[in-house]
Amino acid sequence: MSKTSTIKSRASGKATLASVAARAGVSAMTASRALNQPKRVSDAVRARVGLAVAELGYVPNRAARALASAQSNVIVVLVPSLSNAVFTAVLEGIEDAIGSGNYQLLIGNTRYSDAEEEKLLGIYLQSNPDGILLSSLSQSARVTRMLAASNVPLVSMMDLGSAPGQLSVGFSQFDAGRAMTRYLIDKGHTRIGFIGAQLDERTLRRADGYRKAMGEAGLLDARLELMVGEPSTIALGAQLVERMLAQAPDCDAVFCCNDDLAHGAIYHCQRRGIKVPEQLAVCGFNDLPASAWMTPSVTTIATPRYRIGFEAASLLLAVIKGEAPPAAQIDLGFTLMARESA
Amino acid sequence: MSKTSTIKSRASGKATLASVAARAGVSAMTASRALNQPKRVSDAVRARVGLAVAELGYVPNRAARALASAQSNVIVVLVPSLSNAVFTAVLEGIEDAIGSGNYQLLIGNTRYSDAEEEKLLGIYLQSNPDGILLSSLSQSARVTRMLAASNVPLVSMMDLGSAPGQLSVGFSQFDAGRAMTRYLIDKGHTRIGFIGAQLDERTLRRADGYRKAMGEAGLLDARLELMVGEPSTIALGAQLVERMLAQAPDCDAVFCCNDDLAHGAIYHCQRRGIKVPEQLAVCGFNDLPASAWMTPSVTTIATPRYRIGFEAASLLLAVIKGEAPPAAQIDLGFTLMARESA
DNA sequence: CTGAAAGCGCTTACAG
DNA sequence: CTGAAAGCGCTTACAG
Repeated sequence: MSKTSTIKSRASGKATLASVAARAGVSAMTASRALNQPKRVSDAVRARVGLAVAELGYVPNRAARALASAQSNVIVVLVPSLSNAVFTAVLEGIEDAIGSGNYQLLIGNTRYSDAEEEKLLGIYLQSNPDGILLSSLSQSARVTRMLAASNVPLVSMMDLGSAPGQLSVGFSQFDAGRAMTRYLIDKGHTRIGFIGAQLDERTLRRADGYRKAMGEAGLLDARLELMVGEPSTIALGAQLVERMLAQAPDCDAVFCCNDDLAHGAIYHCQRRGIKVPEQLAVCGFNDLPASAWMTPSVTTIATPRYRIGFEAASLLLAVIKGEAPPAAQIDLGFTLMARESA
Repeated sequence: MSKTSTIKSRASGKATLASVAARAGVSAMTASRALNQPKRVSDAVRARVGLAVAELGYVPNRAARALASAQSNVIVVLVPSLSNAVFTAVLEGIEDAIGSGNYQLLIGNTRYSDAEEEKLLGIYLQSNPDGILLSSLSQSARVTRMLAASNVPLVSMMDLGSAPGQLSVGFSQFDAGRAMTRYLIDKGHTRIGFIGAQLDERTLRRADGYRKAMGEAGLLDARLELMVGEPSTIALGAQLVERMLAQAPDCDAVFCCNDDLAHGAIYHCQRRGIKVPEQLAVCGFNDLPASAWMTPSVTTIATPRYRIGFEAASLLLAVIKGEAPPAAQIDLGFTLMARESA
């Protein structure tokens, strides 16, 4: 009754399941059941335990639960950026899919860095996650090894995998890059430049798609490619369109690997007096909100980022529950938004 | 030697500290020391334990550590939005301040909802966080109660608190709202509208600053205010400037409570043939990247969001370590960026 | 529907 | 510099 803490107690002083059980006049394990499997307990017990919880202000200790049950209820999400609206939309989709569950999301911002990804994964794996959501198909050898050793269910987002067992939700970055390039070719452009930044996996595949389409049309020319490792920003887009025009003065269209770059390119053209699309067609990728509103409005590829997050998390949840996934690859497609800029 | 699991073992099968210790030929607590306080252990032991860790692929179990040490190494961050670039910058500042520590960030997106904030906090408190970072000064009564009961160190971000013990890092939203309004008044505008959306704490304080300045100049007029609860978007900005012009046709300047709204307002004016700033001056708040690049470039308030996150996390870390905070309120200020649109 | 006992994998406080 | 024992707060597997 009197929970007198004797000398040198390591107890936290907070209410515990044991104290709740004592107050409700049941055993700890019945109290546990009342909270976690309420239907397996009599109405009276459920009520008394509920009352004790409220009176004591009991907050379950997740660490203890995780340790005893070997289940963390943690899901790890690794994204390469938070300043990119694409990935915050993915995160919102994930949050909505996880929804009302008692899951805890561990969100890691790798900043397009392998070292950072390794560091974050190393820390997060200590929590014994139930599942992992990754924003890429491949990663550093160390990360691959850590992932394999952990044996935690994994779903890749954004692009589509090819390995048989690899679960992925997204769309073909390659096909999208090719589709946009074909669109420009069909519009009569022949000197189509490609501007790529960051040079992450997705950008490289879009570039591959661009090359494929250019090659098929017999228009391929290495001088039309401008690839830099810096992060995409509006300022960089402005800078790169200038460089593109310098290295290929006859360039009549520019395919930017994302909308930030395209916006910067268009703003720059406006200031420079270059008419878009008359003198230079410009298109982007991702369909950020501003693309529909700018003057000229921006031709781009709309990507199902929210749905990618939602479906990837749903798939992961299913796998965690031991259900068979409906398919290893879920292709959510993309939509070419033909607007004024190209 | 042979770790034969007998019938019905609940062990995870993964390497444990005990197995590492056995392999290194030391006790578990010495192995623990070798990992957590390497200097308190002989070189030979440190090397043997390190080797055993590598050979066994040992990953520490965070739940067990948290339970035994009553220290979670978890820091909770609650932001109202992830699609708002302001808060993702705050998060990056926090991440950088937490830096190399073994901390785990629990990022909660409350979506400007009290109910969501309660739900997330309820889940996160189960992890016994070492500290909490909040993006507001006040919250629902339930959240306030949960926070108080938890007794976890807390730092508020974005605005400045007034309560003596309340730790906060940010700038005065009120002063910033007033400063921008005065700027417009000094430019000769007399019919200055205020467009506010979301109506969160910060927007309301900026509106208070606007009213203060308008009142001081004898220009206050309720018909110049347009406040809606919807989330801020470019589309909403376009819509609201139209409504503002309908309800106050003589309006000669519009102060939008953030840049998204201002961008939408400007895009809309361009399409409608309303000259900015000649016919209508438009200004925003936050200085998003596009504001410097658009035509016209956008007059706005630059806010130290990255630094807010960085300093708030640094302050929290200091408090967690038991250090006395240098000051309860850290004012990081703001900068009015006078550009072309107003 | 309910409970006594053991155990999850670590760290603490003490001792030497 | 190193270790034997106890304990953190839960849940599991079994029994009734």
